[in-house]
Amino acid sequence: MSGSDERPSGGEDGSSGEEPGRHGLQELIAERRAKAQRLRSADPDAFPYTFAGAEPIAAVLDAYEHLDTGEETEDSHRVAGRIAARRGAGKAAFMDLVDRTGKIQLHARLDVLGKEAFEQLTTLDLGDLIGLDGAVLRSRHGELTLRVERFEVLAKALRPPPDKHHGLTDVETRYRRRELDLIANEESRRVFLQRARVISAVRGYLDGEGFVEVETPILQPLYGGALARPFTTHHNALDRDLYLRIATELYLKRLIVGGLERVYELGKDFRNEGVSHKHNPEFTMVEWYEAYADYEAEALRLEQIVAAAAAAAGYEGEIDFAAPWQRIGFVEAIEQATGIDVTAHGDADSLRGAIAERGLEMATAGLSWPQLADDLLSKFVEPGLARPTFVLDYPVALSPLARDHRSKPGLVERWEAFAGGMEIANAFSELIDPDVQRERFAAQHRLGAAGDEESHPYDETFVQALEQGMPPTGGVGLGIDRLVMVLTGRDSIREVVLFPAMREPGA
RNA sequence: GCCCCGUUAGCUCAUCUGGUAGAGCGCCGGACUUUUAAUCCGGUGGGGCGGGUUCGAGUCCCGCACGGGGCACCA
Repeated sequence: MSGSDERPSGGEDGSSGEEPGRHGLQELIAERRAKAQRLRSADPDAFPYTFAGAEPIAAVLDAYEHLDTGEETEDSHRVAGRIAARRGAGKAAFMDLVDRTGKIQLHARLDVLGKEAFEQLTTLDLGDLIGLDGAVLRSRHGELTLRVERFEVLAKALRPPPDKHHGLTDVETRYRRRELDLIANEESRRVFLQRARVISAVRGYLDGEGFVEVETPILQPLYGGALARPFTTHHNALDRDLYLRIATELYLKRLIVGGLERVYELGKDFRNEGVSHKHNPEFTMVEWYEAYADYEAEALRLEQIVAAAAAAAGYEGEIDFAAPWQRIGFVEAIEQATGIDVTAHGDADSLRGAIAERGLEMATAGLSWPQLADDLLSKFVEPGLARPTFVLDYPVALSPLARDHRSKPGLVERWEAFAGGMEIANAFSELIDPDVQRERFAAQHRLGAAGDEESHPYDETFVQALEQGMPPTGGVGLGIDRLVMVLTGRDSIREVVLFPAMREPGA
């Protein structure tokens, strides 16, 4: 990786004309660069390549929690991090040092360090990175502190950090320059640590249940597994268009046909659609498939996996994830929320009439019966589903990859899981009959020919795989970003994606 | 794509009806050997971009860019 000692890294701050020695920011940078040069002049070995043996600050804090106010030790500990604050000067100063685990106070004393080192340490800028050895004490004001015995400047911050007290609140800057957000806002650091723990917990659960983690193509000749518009790209040597996957479903099912029996893939999917507080064009999904299981078995798995993720994230919010979650039928959920029994209005015109009759705020023009029913669910049911809920048994027209319901004609064995007013997962008893699958694809193909850009393309390779014989299978797709949103209490996906998609910066 | 709101110093925020744009932090200089949003004195630095109205625009008008919220779209 790049050394952090030398140049400003050009960066993407929008400004191209960096006139040296001008005003404001440029002046600050020039001052800091001059300081870096002074450090280099004073010490040819300044800015070393390594700083070995540093302990996490949190470990030092924990180990000396018992120390009494005013008590001093001769125990030397080595830490490294970024200077976040400085108080006092004269012949002694205090500084705050931050690493990824926490913050510790440093005490710099002229009589300990000597004139040259003391001046060097106390004239460093906020944002500079240092490593040091220091003796542990608890100050008269009760704060655990390291009395600096020796230190090395590891890197110079040429640009000033955000406000030490108010942090960085401008959301645009927080998203575009996430490194500044992470430097300034501990809360933001915490969210991404929680995200990492959620992902570990999901993998841990599936690994523990005997699932095999696999990697299937991101560049796909034909996209499938969801109803969405893809990103298209082109491979030069093969001279063919390829699509970034919108889902992993079809490849994973081929692995079930291949006999792997329990597989999962956790990774990015890409959908070329609008961005919103719950949609980023690339997002993280885990899909798992399990032979000899149906959608009810997978509902139990989701309850367990989310419980594991919530525990790993240290979830302390108001949602109770304890099993069993609420379960309600698709038809019943709509009827409860709107008073409309969609099965009693079996065609689009009739359903449209019922919607108009109740004065529901919803666009209905040109929509088919299943589209109307789905819109009723997403507009009037989903926002109210704060507690974890399975909505079961969807119309077949919305679900070309799900198996017909064993007892409810016209419906398929499918559930969607909701929490915090948001869909987080989707599952089927998978359709395994190649002839039915072929018909479903043909129906989708007709929709596509009629102009529906999100219809499912016909995938003959997939159907032929089914013709080899696929066991009864349950499959689930769980949206990691949305799960993290729920577990961290964030209301925007941009708060849980490190570098969310944005427009080009303005002038 | 549509509607509403926002954009002032490196960061966080002020700025009555149009009349020379202020503060804190940071940074620079000075004082201070237990401070913690350290304190005290002095200094530094600014109206997103492009037009218009006006004697005069951060402020009023138009356009553009980016962001936020909502709608549309979207699992």
